[in-house]
Amino acid sequence: MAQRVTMSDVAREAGVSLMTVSRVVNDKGEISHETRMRVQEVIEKLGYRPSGIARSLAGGQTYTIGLIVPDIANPYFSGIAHGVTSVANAEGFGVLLCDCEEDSNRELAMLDVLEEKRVDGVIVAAPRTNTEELLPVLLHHSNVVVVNRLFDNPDESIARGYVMNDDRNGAYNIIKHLLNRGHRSIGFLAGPKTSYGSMRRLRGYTVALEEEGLTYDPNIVQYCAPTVEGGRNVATQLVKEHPEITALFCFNDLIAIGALQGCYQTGVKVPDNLAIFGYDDIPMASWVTPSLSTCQVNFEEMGREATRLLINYISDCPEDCTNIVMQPKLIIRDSAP
Amino acid sequence: MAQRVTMSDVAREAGVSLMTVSRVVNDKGEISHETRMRVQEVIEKLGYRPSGIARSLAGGQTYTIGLIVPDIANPYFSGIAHGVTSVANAEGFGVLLCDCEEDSNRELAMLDVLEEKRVDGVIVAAPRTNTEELLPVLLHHSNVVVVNRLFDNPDESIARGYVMNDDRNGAYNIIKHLLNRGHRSIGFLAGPKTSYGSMRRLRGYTVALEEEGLTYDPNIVQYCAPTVEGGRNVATQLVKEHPEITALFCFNDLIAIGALQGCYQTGVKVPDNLAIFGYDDIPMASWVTPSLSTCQVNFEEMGREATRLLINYISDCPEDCTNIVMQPKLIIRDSAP
DNA sequence: TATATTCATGTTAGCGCTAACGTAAACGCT
DNA sequence: AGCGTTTACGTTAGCGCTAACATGAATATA
Repeated sequence: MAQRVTMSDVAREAGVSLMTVSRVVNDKGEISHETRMRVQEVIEKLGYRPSGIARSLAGGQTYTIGLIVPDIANPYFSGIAHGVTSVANAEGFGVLLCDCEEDSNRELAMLDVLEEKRVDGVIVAAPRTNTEELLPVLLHHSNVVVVNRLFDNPDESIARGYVMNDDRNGAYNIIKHLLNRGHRSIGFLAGPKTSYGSMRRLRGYTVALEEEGLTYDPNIVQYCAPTVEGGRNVATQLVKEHPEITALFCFNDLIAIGALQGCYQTGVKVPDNLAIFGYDDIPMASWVTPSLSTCQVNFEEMGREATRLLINYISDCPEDCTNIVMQPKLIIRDSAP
Repeated sequence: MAQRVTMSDVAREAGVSLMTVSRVVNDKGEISHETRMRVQEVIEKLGYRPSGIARSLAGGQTYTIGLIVPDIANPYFSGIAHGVTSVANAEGFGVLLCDCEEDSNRELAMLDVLEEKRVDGVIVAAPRTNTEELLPVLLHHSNVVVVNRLFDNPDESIARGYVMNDDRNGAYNIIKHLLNRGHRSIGFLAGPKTSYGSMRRLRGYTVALEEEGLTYDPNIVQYCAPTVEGGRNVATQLVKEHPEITALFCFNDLIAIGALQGCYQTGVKVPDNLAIFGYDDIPMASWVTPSLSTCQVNFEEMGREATRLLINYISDCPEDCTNIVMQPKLIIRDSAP
């Protein structure tokens, strides 16, 4: 890789002008077959690789999008990232990955970095930052798609598009299913209290109960860390304090798996004594014993949809903001038949 | 974001030259306190953001590294990615994520894309492509660090650095542990036959057996898909055909979990009838019942080490190629006490 | 035959920044 | 005073590419 070969090197060697080489490289404009061949030969011979940097500076587009996630090691976000890269690469875009390590300050900092890098657009997955701080920074970018986060003030055109999972409906369907199976006291391990997803699930939970004529009992709704440990601790306690509970709806599969463990340790039989429902359908859900009933969220597809939306905005610049709401799917396994 | 503010806009507004603004922005060279203040004020006022693109073109560095992984949704690689972004961002570098979807052609294509984007360096995690095809493309990049893959021909300076997990030693320690516990017939579910990691584990397996004076029996070594399903199917069959086996060493935790399931279904008691060892220590390993004995590979740390190495190369350009070998740690849980 | 129209190329002027060198004023030293 | 030295800037020439317009030859049209 001695010295970089530039377009002028190729032009000189092929005895044509710079623009002719540019036209061959970009397959643009009219060029005689002969010239094209000759230029292509020289390109091969010299091992010329166009500079995306120079191209971006001259053309005003970087063909790069930014992806901001709270934690790439978290399977939810690596699923989204998988979908994002898949569509982006297919459309000729690169993906700059920003892992914020669950730190709201880094979300803002990364948005800044992406602006300096002049990405063509940004996908923000489940941003933790509050609206007031996030809004002004987000406005620096003209193409933004937000995944799994809605803002308090929907009037403001914060982003060009939103991709959401219909958590409310997912929760609603789970509770409906449990009610149909005769359960009358359904506990809810609600995950982090500040989570928007938790609020949406709670809504579905209460609506389903109300439709059945049951009153919502806040005592059997417990917030907890969205982890196996969180689920194990809180589940055991909740079930002990409220023996009337016959079913448990968990904020996510990890909590549900923790609950499963807690039941195993305390001798509560699942699903006979207690039915357990998770949420998300992570791969593990089908591997635990008993296998976990849950609600399938297609993270990869969310990433794909978000990217399609974003690239649409980048290319066509339509004015209207789009909302994509994805319906989760009930997966009935052994833990809550 | 009406129209982008450029450095000249700032210069004009502040009544100084372009270079003075540049010096303020980069905090370089000598500038009077007064001028710096004035320029900074104008920058604030106009909302000027330097263009990384122009900077890269003029400066010859992009402050971006490429990360190539076979599948970002795979927890091994999202762990590595987490480590990579963590160090890279801290050092002021962006990370261009390339997910090859386990396709060797895409590995080559992505390497090409990264060259066009003029990244300062590339981290290649467990490339699937064979040496002959990979080598020439890799040579286009002057700064390459390879994670978890060694090449047949170590003479060639394929990469600047390597970060490896000592799978051989990990396997060796596992087998030693099982031998010490009195096991004399230890099956090996070896994962994909083409995997370099599998070969390394096999080496450790055979060496440990030989040291104990036992002969290596190829009949109890079975290759299989590195998945739960793969483990379940092959484990059940192997144990049925070879009742003398009292312990099973699995290529990775997923296979081990599959084996665990197979045993549960066929009534084989773990660890009483059969001890099972996994590899990697994915989070799930501690959540299954019985919890899985395994070998801890610190993927995040591997990503961090690789990035430190790469950024060293980018900044200081030392001549010598470095090998970092990371020692895995035996984790004894219930499946093989 | 004169003129419009295509086709295949060349020319020019940047994109927004930095490296490298140039310069004028202020300062210090003998 | 005369000299070098420092300080604080300014100027120039690109980095490698593309958009936009210019040009000249070949072909089609009137």
